[in-house]
This record gives sequence, structure tokens and C-alpha cells, in this order.
Amino acid sequence: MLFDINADSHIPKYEQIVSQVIFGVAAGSAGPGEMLPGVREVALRHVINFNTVAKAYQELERQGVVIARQGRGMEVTAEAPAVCRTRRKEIVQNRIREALREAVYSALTAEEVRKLVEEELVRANGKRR
Amino acid sequence: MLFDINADSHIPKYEQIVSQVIFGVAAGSAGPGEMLPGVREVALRHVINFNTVAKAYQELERQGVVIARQGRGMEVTAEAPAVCRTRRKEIVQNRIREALREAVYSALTAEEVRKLVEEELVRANGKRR
DNA sequence: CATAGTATACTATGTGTCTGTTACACATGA
DNA sequence: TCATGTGTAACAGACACATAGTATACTATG
Repeated sequence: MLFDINADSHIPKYEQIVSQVIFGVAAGSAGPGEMLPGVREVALRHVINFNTVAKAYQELERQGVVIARQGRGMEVTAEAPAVCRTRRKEIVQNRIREALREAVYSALTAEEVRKLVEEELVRANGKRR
Repeated sequence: MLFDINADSHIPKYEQIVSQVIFGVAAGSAGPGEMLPGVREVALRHVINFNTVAKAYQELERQGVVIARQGRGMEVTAEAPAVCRTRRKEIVQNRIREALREAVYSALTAEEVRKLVEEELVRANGKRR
């Protein structure tokens, strides 16, 4: 489970972690019974504070994606895959909606917006592993 | 010149105002020599503080889009249209990039992303005046 | 039993955004 | 001249985010 934390984003880091765990579970990178990486490990790797990671994990527990196993770590729940597939669509939809909201307000035509989207899809797919 | 301030957005209000003025000028809603609505008027209409509007206007002056006319208001500069058309594309591109960045990370296929985009384009165009 | 690893809790600090308020200098029009 | 409009400035307070440090409780392992 790898993360891609963007410090320059308007989106809070803990929220980025939350979405990315959800995306990972939805995509099957982690399944029920598996443990998430420890808060300190994640914090160290991404040069952020472990409290920030802990906040993300708490939110994930609140959403029923993981359950805290005292002294062991965060375990992916049995319901997680279903929950995450639903949440994934909602999250992506909201992000796109917010971006396009301004794009359309900007008086760019739908065609110009599609062109920008295609450019970004190519760019993103190029970087994909 | 109307604004559409979203208090729930991750994007700061003053930054939303900045982009929307840029979009307005780029689209020709306001041209060189015209005055922007006063900080108090905008603040009153959108139920925000006028200091927030003032911060946005200062940023616009820094970017060369407007110039402060003491005691009169903010006047759109002669170079503004060119500046704003350039900035508009950068802004929209960045917003879409940030949204799609997560969308692709989420393991949705390009096809699924296009579908979400089209849904939002329809929704946005429906609301357009 | 001791040790290491885990999440959790709490306090404190700094930064950025937004608000509310007051005051000032300048321009305009009655 | 005077009232009203403009942007600008300064301040204090609230809130969210992120950081930092410390302490606690639990579990697994040897």
C-alpha cells in the first residue's frame, strides 16, 4: 500500500490518505484481514507527522473500512471492499465536479474541457506503473 | 460580474474570487477601463467579509489584472484580457489535473473517468445561464 | 518476564483562512 | 462643503490543519 501525498494540494493530507486507502481497498490492493502499514512507517516514508496519519486511520475506522487492533495495527474489515467501491465513486465524482464547476464557469466550451481532460488522462496513464 | 463562492470547497474563498474575476475578463464580461464591483458590495452579496474580497483584489492587482484607483475602485487594465486568457487555461488545467490525478490513482479506467466527466458536463451545462 | 511494536490520548505551537471592527485617505457628486 | 462611495490598513478572535513531544495501554515475540 503506497501513498502519493501532495503537500501543495488544497486537500488536507489526512484526507488524501483516507481516499488513497479507500482506493487501494476498492482496487483490491488490500483485502479483509490484512493490516495497513503502521502510522510511524507511513509518516516516516512520506515525511509527515504520525499524528496526521493517525487522524486518517481514525476516519477510516469511523467509516468502517478498518478496525483498530490494539497493539497490532489497523485491520481491513470484511465489509471494506463493498464500502470502498461505493465511496470511491463518490470521491472521484466530487473531485471532478468541483474542478469542472469552475471550468464551465470559465466559459470554456465542453469541447475544450474534454480536450484538457484527454491531455491529463494521457499524462496520468504515462506515469502509471 | 457575478461570483459563485463555495464555502465548503477546499479552495480558499479569496482564491475563488481571483479565478472568477480572471475567468470573467478572459470571457469578456469585463474589459479594460471597467471597474470591478466594490469590496463591500461583493462581501454583502455573498455573505463574506470584505477583507476577504480585498485580499482577492490585491492579488489581482499583483497579477496585473486590475489597478487600484484611489477612492474610485479597481479598474481592469489594458493588458488584462491577454493575461487572463493565459491564466485561465493554467488554472483550469491545474484543477482538472488535481482531480484526475486521484481519479486515475483510484484504478478507475480512463473510460470510467470519461463517463464521470460527461455526467458532470451535462449537469454543469444544465445550470448555465 | 522483558522488549519492541502497535494505536491512542493529551497538550502545545505555528500557520493560514476568515471574520468583525475601527480608522484613514482619496474621489465623486449633490 | 458635506455626505457617500472607494480601497487600504491594523488589530483581535475563531477555527482547521499540521506539527511536535510525551505518556499510556495493549499485543506479540523471544
